[in-house]
Amino acid sequence: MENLINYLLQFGQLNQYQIDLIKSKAKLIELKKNDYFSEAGKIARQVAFVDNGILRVCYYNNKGEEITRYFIDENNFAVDLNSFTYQIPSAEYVQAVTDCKLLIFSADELKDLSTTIIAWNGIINQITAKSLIEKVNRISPMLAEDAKARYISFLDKFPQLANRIPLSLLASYLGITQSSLSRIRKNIR
Amino acid sequence: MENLINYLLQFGQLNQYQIDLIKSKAKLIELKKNDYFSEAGKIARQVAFVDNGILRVCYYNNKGEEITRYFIDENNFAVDLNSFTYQIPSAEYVQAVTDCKLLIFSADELKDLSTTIIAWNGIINQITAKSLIEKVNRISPMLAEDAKARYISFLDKFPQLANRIPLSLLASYLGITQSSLSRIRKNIR
DNA sequence: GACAACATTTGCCAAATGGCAAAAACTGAA
DNA sequence: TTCAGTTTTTGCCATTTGGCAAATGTTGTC
Repeated sequence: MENLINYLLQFGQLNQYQIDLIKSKAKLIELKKNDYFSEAGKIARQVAFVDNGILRVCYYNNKGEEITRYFIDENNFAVDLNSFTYQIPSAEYVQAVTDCKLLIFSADELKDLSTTIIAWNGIINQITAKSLIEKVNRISPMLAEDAKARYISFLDKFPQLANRIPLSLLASYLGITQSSLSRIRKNIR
Repeated sequence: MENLINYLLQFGQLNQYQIDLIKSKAKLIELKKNDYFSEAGKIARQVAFVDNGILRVCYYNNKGEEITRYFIDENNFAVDLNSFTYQIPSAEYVQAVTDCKLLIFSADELKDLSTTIIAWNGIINQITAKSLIEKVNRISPMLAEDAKARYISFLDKFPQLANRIPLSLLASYLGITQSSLSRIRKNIR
C-alpha cells in the first residue's frame, strides 16, 4: 500500500484519515503472466494501481495483428479510460506481461473517494494530465524516427523494461516485426 | 462564445450565472497564419479554445527536423499542458496553420473558475480524459501502419482538414517526407 | 538429461521509404 | 500579365523494412 500512498501524495496533500479511507477501498489482486486485467468487448469496471509487475495495453487491428499500445510498470495506474469513463465496451485488452500485484478500485469506490476527499478530483486531474503528457511525448516522436532510433529511445527511457518484456511484444510496441527488431539488435551490438 | 459554452455543456451542467462568469473571463484574440500562440522556451500562461481555424503543435527533434505532433481544429482546447501545468519552459510551439480566432484564459482565471464553479474540476477532468483517449487512440495505431495507411486513416478521420493543411505539415505529422507523401497521393488517385 | 513448447535469429527477396536535386505547378503582389 | 517566392511533384538510387520459412536457442517439466 505504501507505494500507492506515496504516489498519490506527489499530487496533493492527504491527512491520515483520508489515507486510511483510501487504503480501506483498495483491494489487492494478483495476476499471473498472460492473465487479463480487462478484456475487449467488456466494460472496464475497475482501475488498477500497479504495485508490482508489468502490464500492457493491446488490441487487434483490422489486419488481425496484435498491437501493443503501451506498457505500464510499477507505480502507475492502469485503466482502459475510454471504457471506464463512458462505461462502454472496451476496444482493447489489459494483460499481464509478468506476474503482477495490483491494487484495484471500482468506479463506486472512486466516486466515494471523490465526494469524501476534497482534494481527490484535483489529484486525479493531475494524474490524468501527467499521463496524457507522457503518452503523447513518448509515442508521437516515434513516428518521425526509424525503427532503430525507436528501439534506442526505448532502451534509453526504459532500460529496466527491455529485459523483462518478450521480443515479440516490444516489436509490436515499436511498430515493427519481430524479425526486424532482432536484426536491429544484432546491428547495435 | 456560443461554441465554447456548448462545448462545456457536453461535460457538465452550468447555470446562467456560471455561464456568464465563464464568458466574462474569456478573451478573444486573433492569430494570422504562422503566428505563434505559444513558443518553445517560454512558459505557457494561457489556454485557448479554438473558435475558428487550425492550430498545430510542433517541435524540433535532435536532428533539427520540425515535427508536427498534432493539429487542433475548431471546438477544441489548445494548451501546452506540460508547460502550463508545471509552469516550466515549453518544449514545443503552438502555431496557427490558418488564420484563427481563439478564446483565451489565463491560469489565474481558470483557478477562479475552479473555485467558484463546483462542477468545474469535474468538467476539466473529463475534457482532459477525452483528450488523452483521443490522442492515444489516434497516434498509437499509426506506428503499426505503413505511410499509405496512415494517410488514408487521416483522410478518413479528418476529411475537412487535409485540404486546409500544407503538404509539408501533414507529412511531418504522418512521420514521412514530403516527397513520400506526394508519391502516396499520386498512387491513390 | 530428454523433450516439448516457446522465443529468437537468420536467409532470401520484394516492397516501401529516404535523401537529394531538379522540374513543374501554384500563389500573391506589383 | 509578369515575376518571384513558395509548394508540390518527379527521377534516381541507396537503405530500411516486411513477409515467409527454416534454423537455432531457451525454458521448464518430467
